[in-house]
Amino acid sequence: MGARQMVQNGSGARERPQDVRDAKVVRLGQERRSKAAAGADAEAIYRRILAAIIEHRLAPGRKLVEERLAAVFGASRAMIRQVLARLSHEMVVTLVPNRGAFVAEPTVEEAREVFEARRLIEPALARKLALSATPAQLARLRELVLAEEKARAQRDRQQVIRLSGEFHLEIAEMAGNAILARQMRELTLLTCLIIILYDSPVGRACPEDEHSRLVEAFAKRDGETAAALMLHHLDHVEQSLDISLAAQEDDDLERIFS
Amino acid sequence: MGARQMVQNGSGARERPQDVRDAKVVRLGQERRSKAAAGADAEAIYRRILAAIIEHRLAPGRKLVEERLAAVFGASRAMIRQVLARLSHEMVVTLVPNRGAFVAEPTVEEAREVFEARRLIEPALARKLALSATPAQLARLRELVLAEEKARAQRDRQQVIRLSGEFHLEIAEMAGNAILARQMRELTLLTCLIIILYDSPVGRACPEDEHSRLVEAFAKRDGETAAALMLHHLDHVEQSLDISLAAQEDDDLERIFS
DNA sequence: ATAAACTTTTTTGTCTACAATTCGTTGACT
DNA sequence: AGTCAACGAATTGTAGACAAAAAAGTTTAT
Repeated sequence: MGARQMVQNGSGARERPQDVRDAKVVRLGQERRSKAAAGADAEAIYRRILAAIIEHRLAPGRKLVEERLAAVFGASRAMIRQVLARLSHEMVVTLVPNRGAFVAEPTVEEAREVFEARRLIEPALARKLALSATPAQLARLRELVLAEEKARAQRDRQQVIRLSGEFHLEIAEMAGNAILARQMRELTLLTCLIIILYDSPVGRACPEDEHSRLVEAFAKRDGETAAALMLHHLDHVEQSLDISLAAQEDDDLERIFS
Repeated sequence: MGARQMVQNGSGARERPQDVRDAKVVRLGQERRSKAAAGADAEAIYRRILAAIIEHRLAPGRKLVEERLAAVFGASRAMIRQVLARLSHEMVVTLVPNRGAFVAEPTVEEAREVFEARRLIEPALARKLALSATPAQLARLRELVLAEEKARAQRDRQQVIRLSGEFHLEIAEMAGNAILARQMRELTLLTCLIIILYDSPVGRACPEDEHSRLVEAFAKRDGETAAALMLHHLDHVEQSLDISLAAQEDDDLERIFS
């Protein structure tokens, strides 16, 4: 792993004449944004845009104008461009030549494919984690489940979606395969968009206590049960969406008149 | 990825007055410069660098100096930068801040992870394709197998590796799940690098006629056999590598002195 | 009044110049 | 002689300027 994990950030505090004020902020990177428009490095901007998409403050289809974003974040357009390119590689943003960047709108077909992929991968990860989960990891998962239940109790749908995604992603990362975790990250991000787009009834996403039952299976070292629960859970989530009969929206126009 | 294929569709249904006039202007931008070195657009440069890596003309660990590449391709550094960013997202190139871009050197750990991922995904794809393969698809696969056998007969190891990767990727694309195909693309590219790095005996990669037996299973619509063959095949390939006991090279330094 | 042609404005794409960083080398000091 | 610091060459990182394209708005002719 040597070189790979240093890819991010680096480039500590650099001071440009007019930016002396936020030079200190840069170092922290993580979640720091004291001023309205302070975070000047790519990683921070990336995270903030991604968070806005996941939390549905930027709706699917929304156009992302480079200069506007640059102004908001106090960054150059070049940097925004870099971030948008990364988001588009992760399929969270769609880049259309000469037109710009848009928050992705996964089609129903893509939605099916995402769930098919997850059904292949996640039960296996659950089985694996069940055999290796440490108490600390279990605690972390329980914490996430708790936060999710709390958000659900408060009818905070966006937080439920976000936390649910985080739960699945955390499992993937704990399972000890960085490559698969990376792919699961893409899939959970896409799933967030899919749920936003296609989940009509309120708060049905990732229903009831399936997450906590999964954690119990981990605690009991019961790999098979964990895998089975995960599979069922994914089916459940997929079936709770309006995909089966769903409207295709825009694309239909072309299919209808042919 | 998504960018290319959406150039047309999107809002194509709506008619804009100027469309006809602009359409021909757009075309000009494409092939402005047709000199010898003229890739000139990002896609072409991307493909050429990727091909060079897959065919081992650029060895793992090789540094990719931006200005040098810009000169070679008659492009600007900015464009090279764009391409390198894309390659790094695909994990074929490692980007180290302030140091530059290097052809990726997957670790043994990553190699194991890649094969674990493939074992989850590819048997399922094989099973699926067996039930849906058209004659044309089978013909295409046989063609690839033939080309590979020919390359093997000529002891052209690089072509064998490349064609073998293409075979697996073609299966993934035929299986009809674009998301999984995309992920398999990454995994096969990484596998190419892994084989280059860790395959000591000559031409052992993707051994014998396993590919052609797989195609036969497809032809017989025998999903279970196809899945089983694929799984066996992957194990076979992995075990033919020097991974099990392999030297860890550079990374060891950090682990050894800790 | 409508629709095409022209103009203006907004937005994206690309290039070039400059600032910052790294790494190798030289030179001074102990 | 050996160590360390400072310089210098090579390379990457970033911003800002300019050109090309799309979108919006305006005029003109039928």
